[in-house]
Amino acid sequence: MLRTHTCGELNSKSIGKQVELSGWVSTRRDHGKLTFIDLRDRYGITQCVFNPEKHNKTHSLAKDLRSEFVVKVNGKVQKRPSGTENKDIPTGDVEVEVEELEIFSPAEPLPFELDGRIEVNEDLRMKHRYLDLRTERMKKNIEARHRIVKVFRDYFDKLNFLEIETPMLAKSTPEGARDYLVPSRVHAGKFYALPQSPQIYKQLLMLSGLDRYVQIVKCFRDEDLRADRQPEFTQVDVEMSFIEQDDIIRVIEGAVELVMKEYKGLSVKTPFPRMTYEEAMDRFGSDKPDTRFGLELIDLSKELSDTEFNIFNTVLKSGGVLKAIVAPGMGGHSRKEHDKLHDVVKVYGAKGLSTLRVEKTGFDSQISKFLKEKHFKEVVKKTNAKEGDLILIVADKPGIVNTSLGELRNYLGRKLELIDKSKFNFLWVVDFPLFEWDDDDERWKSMHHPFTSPINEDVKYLEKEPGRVRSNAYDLVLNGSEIGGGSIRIHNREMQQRMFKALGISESEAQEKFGFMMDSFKYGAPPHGGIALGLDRFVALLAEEDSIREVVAFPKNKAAEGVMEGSPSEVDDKQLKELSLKKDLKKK
RNA sequence: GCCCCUGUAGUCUAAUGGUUAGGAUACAGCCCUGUCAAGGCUGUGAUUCGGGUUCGAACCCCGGCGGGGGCGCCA
Repeated sequence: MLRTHTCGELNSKSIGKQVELSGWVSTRRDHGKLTFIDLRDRYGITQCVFNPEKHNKTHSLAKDLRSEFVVKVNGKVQKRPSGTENKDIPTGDVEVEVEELEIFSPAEPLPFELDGRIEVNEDLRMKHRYLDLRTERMKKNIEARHRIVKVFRDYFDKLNFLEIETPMLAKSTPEGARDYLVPSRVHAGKFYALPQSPQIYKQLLMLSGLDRYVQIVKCFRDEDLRADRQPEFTQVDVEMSFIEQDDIIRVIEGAVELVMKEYKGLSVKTPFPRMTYEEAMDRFGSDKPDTRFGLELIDLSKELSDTEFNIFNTVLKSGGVLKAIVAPGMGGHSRKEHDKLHDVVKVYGAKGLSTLRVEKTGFDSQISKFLKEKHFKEVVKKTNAKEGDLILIVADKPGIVNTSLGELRNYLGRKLELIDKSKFNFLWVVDFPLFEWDDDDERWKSMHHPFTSPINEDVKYLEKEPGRVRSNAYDLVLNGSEIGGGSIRIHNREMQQRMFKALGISESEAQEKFGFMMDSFKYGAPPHGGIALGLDRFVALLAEEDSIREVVAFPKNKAAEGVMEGSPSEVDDKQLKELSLKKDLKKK
């Protein structure tokens, strides 16, 4: 061993010991005679002192030390002179008086500083991620991730779950996200797909009777990135047999409760509140509402059904709705700030935003000339708005109204500082619709995935009114972020066939793509269901980071590049030839 | 595919049409025996690229390149 102790473990009990420490030179304080270095490793920092009167040769060697040199020191642990202790670090009562110094590796000046005092450009951090990971912030995040994963693993192990690996080289599926493809060398012209999730495999494990499955697993989706979306990400993937929705929910609540306790030291109340999808959309305009603050959406379709404002009337006639949120005290804000609110809703497809300042006897608004006194009274009554508030109305198709106002609500929650950042509000959103209409393809698509079971009492609408069918699907939401989603699956061949039919997947295509799964149902299929938690998002939220890149050791940038190693990269023609591939870089 | 923000020494940041482009930190040199973001003194070092407007551009406009946030997309 090149050390007897780590840099985090010496304390007053170690005084007098001869020790050897290895690590990075975090800082150097040269007083001309006495020289101090803070030696750092994963475990902490220990002050080492070089005294020229006792060890002159070693002291002059220490003159050459610079930040981030990797060294080994050998010396005696001594008590620091009284009054010079450092209470900020656990090793602060002692120091090592260095007798021998070995430099393993010098270091050039770093491209950026590691002390965390200033926020460094992310691109530069990514180019030198190995340096970035030396910072306290990243070390904490990486450790957080490990600890959280370990809590999950231990928890599921105790409950008899088996962790089972499923293939990374899988089969491309037609529905859902774009697949990352891997060309087959042996089968020219054929491709594996990296799994978007182990969905089918874990269901087949249930068919096999393995009963309780968990896997901490990488998944891949070739779609554009966001602060909370990486092309490869990690799921805590769970599947269980002979269970109902409540059972999955209870198991996951237990796991989450434990993570919160072990990692954050917080007791969260279980069971978590539940809300139907319909209620969430209605009240919050979102299927992942942030319940840490109010500002709920209020339907004014009735109250404003007889104004002289043509836009409202046209919208209402064509099946649209009028909804509002009340921004407390924002009536007094500037025109510029009101314009900003327009910009927020525009992004989500709303054509306009009506802003009504509430005054004593009426509205001050660009549309007040279309409103009568009774409108003022009824709107104020319904919304509970006070003088000085700002009522914000979007009139449009229900989907656009909900999304744009829902996002405006989130914007205002932040802007008006209505969010208690110390809160961790978990919420189950249940009874998701089974399908959603796809305007481009002009057909119904699975909201969750095509193996999700419909709620029994809605099965009768499956063929005639697919939009009305609710499903046994549920999402776990934390502070307005979706951190998991799951469902009770179909375990019956006939129902699965009806589902594919409703999705417009032909029998032959279903057979070609999912035949092995359909066949499996012939041989005894248990009722089963599961869930997948987005580990990266969950860890990021708990670590209080805005981007999941901060909790991934080597993430991709916005353009899906690994900027450090330079991926993706060209490959040579020989590799392509072996794979029977040919480049065609013509843009369509 | 689209929208928005952004680019000043190694790093972070100031300068809103006229500055010797300022500061912090890092780096280099000198001084210093109790510091711990050590301190003091001195020094090196910058406007992403191309074009335009202007007497004059870091600053305004157009385009390229780089980075970020978002819409679409993400069952």
